[in-house]
Amino acid sequence: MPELPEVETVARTLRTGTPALIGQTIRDVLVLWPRQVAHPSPTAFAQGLSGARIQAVDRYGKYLLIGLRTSQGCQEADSVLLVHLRMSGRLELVPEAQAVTRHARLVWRLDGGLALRFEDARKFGRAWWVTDPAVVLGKLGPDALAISAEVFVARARSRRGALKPLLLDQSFIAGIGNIYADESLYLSGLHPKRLVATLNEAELLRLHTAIQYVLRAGIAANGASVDWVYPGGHFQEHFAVYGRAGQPCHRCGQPIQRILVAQRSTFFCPSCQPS
DNA sequence: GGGCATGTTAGCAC
DNA sequence: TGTGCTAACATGCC
Repeated sequence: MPELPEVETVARTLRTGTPALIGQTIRDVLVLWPRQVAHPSPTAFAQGLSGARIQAVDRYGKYLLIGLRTSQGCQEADSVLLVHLRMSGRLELVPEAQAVTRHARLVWRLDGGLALRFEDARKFGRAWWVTDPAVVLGKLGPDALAISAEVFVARARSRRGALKPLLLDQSFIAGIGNIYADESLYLSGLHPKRLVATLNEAELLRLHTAIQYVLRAGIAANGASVDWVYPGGHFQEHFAVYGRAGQPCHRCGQPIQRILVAQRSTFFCPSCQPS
């Protein structure tokens, strides 16, 4: 579930929550699901991160970036821990004694009694330890919350196909998933199957504005909790279309429809979002 | 027990 | 080359 607003909420909690993650030093790393989760390899991951000091917590698209500094003698080196939560990942700072749970996949034990835990029931989540984040983030488009209207319009102009798959394409813009794509399209009055090439500049600008609005509203609500996976947010109380098939549109009263677009559940109002 | 799920990617067809 | 379809990843929930 985690899309940009949920990941931003996690980043914000880790960055400014109590107790603080920034300033902590990683003592060692437990890789509890060695098969796929830790890159470049479980061994390199655990060795490279041990002894590192946490300097910063950031987000790009749906990725969390934890900035690190490693000291070896008088030499200092910067590196980055990247985490993608995929479908069911959770990243939390917990007391070390409670760190290893049934679905814990990675545990960074910190000096001073705390641990950073990556839990992931579905095992789709991934983490990377890299010197250059571009190794992982290189194919992504601009962050959906940072992209300007001008750049958004220019990038859309060079693309074909339907609107919704474009919004979900992380190489076009990074951070939007199924929920915020549907909410953005509703707010801009655009049909999810509308061909990008048929949009005029005013429509593209409206879509850009809607994306910014919906993502910021999601962040203000601490994200959306649509099932057991991501707790704490309440943006689901403000959904206009997502998950509301058969219920009346708040604007016109017509029932919200569910269709498949690019094999994904897609909710829209046939009256407010005409094809 | 079958069908569904929020994300990403490889492989393949057009 | 770009677009999009399918399957795969692995599990839990209803």
